[in-house]
Amino acid sequence: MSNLPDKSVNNKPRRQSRIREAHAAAILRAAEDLFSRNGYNGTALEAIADHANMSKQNLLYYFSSKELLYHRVLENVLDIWVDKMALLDQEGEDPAEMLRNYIRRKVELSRSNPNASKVFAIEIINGAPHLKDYLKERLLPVLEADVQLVRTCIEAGRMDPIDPYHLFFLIWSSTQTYADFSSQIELSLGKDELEANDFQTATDFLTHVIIKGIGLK
Amino acid sequence: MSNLPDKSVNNKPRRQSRIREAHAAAILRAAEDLFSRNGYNGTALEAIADHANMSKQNLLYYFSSKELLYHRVLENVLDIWVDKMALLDQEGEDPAEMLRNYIRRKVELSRSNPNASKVFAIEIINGAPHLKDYLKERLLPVLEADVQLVRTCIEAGRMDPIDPYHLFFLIWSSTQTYADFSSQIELSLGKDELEANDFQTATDFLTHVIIKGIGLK
DNA sequence: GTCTATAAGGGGATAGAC
DNA sequence: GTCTATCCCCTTATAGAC
Repeated sequence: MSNLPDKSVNNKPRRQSRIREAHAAAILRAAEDLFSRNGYNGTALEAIADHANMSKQNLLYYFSSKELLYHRVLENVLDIWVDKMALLDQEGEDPAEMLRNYIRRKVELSRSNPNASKVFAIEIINGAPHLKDYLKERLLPVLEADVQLVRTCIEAGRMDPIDPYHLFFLIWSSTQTYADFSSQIELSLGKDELEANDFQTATDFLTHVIIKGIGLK
Repeated sequence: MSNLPDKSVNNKPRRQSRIREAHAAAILRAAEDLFSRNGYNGTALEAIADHANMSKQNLLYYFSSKELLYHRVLENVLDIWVDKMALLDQEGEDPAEMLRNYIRRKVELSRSNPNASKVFAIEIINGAPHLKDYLKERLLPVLEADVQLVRTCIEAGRMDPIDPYHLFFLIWSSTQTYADFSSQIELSLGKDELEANDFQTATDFLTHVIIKGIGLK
């Protein structure tokens, strides 16, 4: 195993796969960016290729079809998403602190990955045709666990007897809006672009209203 | 003026304009429906025409281009929207009651016009290229008035000193999610379709959390 | 891995008969 | 107002040379 690198003097296989990885990653980034701005049908492969500094034909060498490329983009997005969706990460911690962290992580995700959020949003709005099964497998288990945790808090009298599912719908929508609806928010605030400051205000506002609103003690 | 109807014995002009109105309305409904499911570029004129029971060529007789048709759909949507966005409708009323009504109206709109909400959402996510100017003219004045009203409440010590803009971002996103993200919500609740019951739960939950969360007295 | 060339189909829009 | 026919561009995808 240790002698394998020596076998190919010019390191061809390794260098090639490095090129492949780099180009594939560049294509995925470009695709996410353009799909988020113009949707699936509104984005031509040639535009993605241009954005990734290569020819359309070369792009098709890396991803054999547009559908496949879109699938890969969606999977990337959802993987990032679900990882941040578990409340339970830190067992034994204060419920209020858990929710605060959850909200903070979600707003942070809207700031760092707005394009991913938008691709995801458009897919959901259109009825999640490519994503429904994957959502069932990946999202539902995490959601059920989180809902159960909230129920435990309610039964212990630590928060108001609200509907746990709707609590998560509220958190998802109110945090993701800073990515998905940024153009409307920018317009409303009279800014060309949202700044770190705005995301901090959003986080503070949402944690205040939600924690207080559900009567979390 | 009163003798004009008698001039045309067979009422041709009147009947023709009735057909025109009916067909135009059918096209607009079909277009809203299909744009909400597949976006602008994902929707073929032929599909809209089929949905409205006419040929593509005939559709183009009523709306001379796809762009124009899309504009009309967007205008319809926004007009419905902005009308419901004014908090101030009932001057002198209790602020808590005003906000409750506002939230109730917005959830009701998500229930009655989900397709309109989705068309609007996709347009905003894509940066509102067709809608920015119209939003500035129609939305901003209403928002500014609403924000001012909230500020007055805060200065009177009737609610917590929260950021008024973010309060509206919260209400917009959390109510519209029941239209825009309905596929995800249905999946989460294990239902094929949201029922009146679910919208009532949503309204009750949101009014509880938001009114309590901003410390409205 | 990257290029040129091209097949194959979809979709917006127009022309003109009825 | 509605129909048939047609134009033409755009886009996905493949074939094959280098």
